[in-house]
Amino acid sequence: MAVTLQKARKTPGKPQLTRDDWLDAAAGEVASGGFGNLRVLTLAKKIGVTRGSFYWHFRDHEDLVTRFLDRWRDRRFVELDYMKPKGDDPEQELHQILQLLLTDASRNVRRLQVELAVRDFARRNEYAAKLVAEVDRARVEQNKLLFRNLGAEEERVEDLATLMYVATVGSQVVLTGRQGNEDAIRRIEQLVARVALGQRPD
Amino acid sequence: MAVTLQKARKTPGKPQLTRDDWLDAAAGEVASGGFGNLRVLTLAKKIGVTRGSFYWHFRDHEDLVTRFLDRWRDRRFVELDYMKPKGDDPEQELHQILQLLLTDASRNVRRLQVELAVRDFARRNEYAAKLVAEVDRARVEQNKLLFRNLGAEEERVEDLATLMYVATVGSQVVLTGRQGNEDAIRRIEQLVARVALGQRPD
DNA sequence: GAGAGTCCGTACAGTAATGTATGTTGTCTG
DNA sequence: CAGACAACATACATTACTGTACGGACTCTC
Repeated sequence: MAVTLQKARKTPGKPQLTRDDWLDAAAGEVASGGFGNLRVLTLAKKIGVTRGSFYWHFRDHEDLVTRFLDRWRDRRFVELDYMKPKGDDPEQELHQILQLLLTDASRNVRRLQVELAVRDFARRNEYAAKLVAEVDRARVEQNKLLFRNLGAEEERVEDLATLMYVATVGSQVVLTGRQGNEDAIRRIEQLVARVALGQRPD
Repeated sequence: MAVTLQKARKTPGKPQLTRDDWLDAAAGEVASGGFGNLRVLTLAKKIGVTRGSFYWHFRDHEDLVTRFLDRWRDRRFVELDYMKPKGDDPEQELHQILQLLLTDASRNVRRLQVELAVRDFARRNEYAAKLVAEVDRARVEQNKLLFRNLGAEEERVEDLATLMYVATVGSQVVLTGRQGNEDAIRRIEQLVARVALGQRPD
């Protein structure tokens, strides 16, 4: 009920910020500068309020980071659930997954930048490392499901799924934000698809 | 001659630091905390001197970063030159390259951490982005040379080389610092080798 | 319409880091 | 042995944050 109250209040006088508004703004900062450059003062300035609002919605800076990471993890999981392969048309689903991981990522720059920032932050933050590991595992599991539907041999499913995942992550890291990446990404996408389908790459 | 003089001075009284000593210490900081947490005060404390020494060897903080990146780029290139495929035994060279990019990387943790930090820093620093792009290009070129020696068709050489590179980078990002990564990396290594050799992955 | 609670502003203390100016010590040179 | 210079220490001014204490406006409820 607190939500509807806030939304009702949003129309008349002052905007009345919510935690998610702060997290959205934080996403912009994380995308451009990473977690190391995430400052509450900068956030407040960009939103147009003082830090007094921040310390109302969050306990401190660490609280902001934790909630940000939690929301990120949750969103990745609903995303995975939404894209869960049903097995009707495995080849179609393969291209869908590859598009989500590659082409879409190269278009939705901010989403990718946040993911890379989280991944980098995970190298020195235990909690972030834990969440990233969860997301990675879930995505590889999704890939395994896909490969089973594609009729791959069970002993190779794990390796194939992992290979496809690291290839897509590597493409995100290396190819994004380069000139002519769109074309390269598309070719990599097709190559991965060929390998995934068990065809020789020629 | 200045070098020999410094080395001669190193034995008796005080150690007498050099720029490379500072850069070595910086590598440790970059590996653990990234470029965002690279502080000259922390560096000085770890070395055991004050910042007075730093501002003698470097103009300012930016100068340190620039020289660090330059040295990183240079070392990657001599590394590439050292591993240049000669074409005698392409399959042997393939495994050598894969070992350099994967197994060695998972062992020499600090070297990998620095590389990932540079790559992350490149997302918000133009100069770093330029150097990383140079290294990436050179490594892909090396892979292309390798695939030509392996007898791959010319139209597929570019894509294969790029795919192998992004797969290895992705492995570094995803699999390093996980439990059971050694085994996973080895299996990925073999899978990439199979795909590279044009065999079906079964 | 009085109080309670929500949301935000203001003011203050404290920390950490940078850059610079200047002092100090040892070492080489003539 | 008297500079000269290289390599570092010290001290100072400045900036950019953070967290907290408190104050004020606005809204809802009874």
